[in-house]
Amino acid sequence: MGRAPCCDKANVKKGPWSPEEDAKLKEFIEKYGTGGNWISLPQKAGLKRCGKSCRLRWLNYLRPNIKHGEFSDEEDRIIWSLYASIGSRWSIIASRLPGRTDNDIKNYWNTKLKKKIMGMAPSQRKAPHHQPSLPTHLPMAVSSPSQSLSSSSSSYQGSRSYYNPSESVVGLEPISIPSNLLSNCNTYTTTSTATATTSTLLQAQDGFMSPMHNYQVKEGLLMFGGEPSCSSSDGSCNQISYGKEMEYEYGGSGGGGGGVGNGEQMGLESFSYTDVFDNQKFMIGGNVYGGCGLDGWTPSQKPNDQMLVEPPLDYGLEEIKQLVSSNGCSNLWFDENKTQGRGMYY
DNA sequence: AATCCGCGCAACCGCACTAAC
DNA sequence: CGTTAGTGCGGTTGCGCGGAT
Repeated sequence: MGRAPCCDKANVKKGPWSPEEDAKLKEFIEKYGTGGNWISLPQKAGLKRCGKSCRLRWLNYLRPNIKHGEFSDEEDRIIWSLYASIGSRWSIIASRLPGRTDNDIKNYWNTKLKKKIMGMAPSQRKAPHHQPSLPTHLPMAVSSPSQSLSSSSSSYQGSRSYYNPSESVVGLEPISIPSNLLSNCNTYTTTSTATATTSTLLQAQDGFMSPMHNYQVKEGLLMFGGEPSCSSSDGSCNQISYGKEMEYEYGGSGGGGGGVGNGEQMGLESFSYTDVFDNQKFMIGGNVYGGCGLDGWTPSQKPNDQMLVEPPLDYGLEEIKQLVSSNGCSNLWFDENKTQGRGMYY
């Protein structure tokens, strides 16, 4: 059974928005808000538009603090590094770029940045100065609380992607993300084996802070820094407007606890973290030390809901070019066929 | 000056997900 | 617990504009 249309297609206007429509929508929302119901909003606002269209227009164009125009080099780096890390999860990428929408980033990537990267000659690269930084014994699981992996475990296994340092490209310029864009602090110390592991990981970065590892180990506590931002083509404002949350979980139990606030601290034994991503749950380690990854999950951990990946912390241009030029492979570290749907990447 | 062509961007489409009933 | 309406997201489309011919 197909889904019912969200609106009466015959009676709604399509195409570019007029200044009058923009003004109407803006005025209405500023006055009354969305009321949590986009479907009925156009009628209330006196617009002959689909609610979806209104939402899109508002979130991508009319809402305050939208940044348009040229992307900076720093933004470029963030985009391509995140793309290599998580693929075309534009909303997640956008969440790291304040004022940018995922539609903007998607367009920018497709029309400019991709070509820019592909056009970069290897000679432009700097000398290597890093080693693969994610320890082999620290698998990272990325899971979705709601992903529906209908496929069998073998399919799931097939989707696993382990980061193999021996195969990583050494000699390519790492893509550094300015930590001030990604994190609120950059200090850490270690007090435990677990933290030492993470710390090693971080120290190996030599100043690099992965977008996917936007946290610090501080006084035995793992800290995450997140930068509030809004995003999404349909414009989900990841943490501000919609209160969507992300959980990071640590430890094999997979349980975690309730989320904590952005930038708060938590013990390493078991924690979860609430951050800026939409319902993103990142789990560090099914078996942190054993490195057995998936095999470390117990049935209660919903293995079908877990996907183990080992996102690299930085990427060379060649890696990204490879990524860009390969067909159907959205990134280096995830299910190349996206067979599991979006949830696979969450 | 007219036409063609490529590019950039806004908007749409359809599917997945979620919460409410 | 199943159904359904609403929302979120990523991929795709198509229009407008500017440069080339």
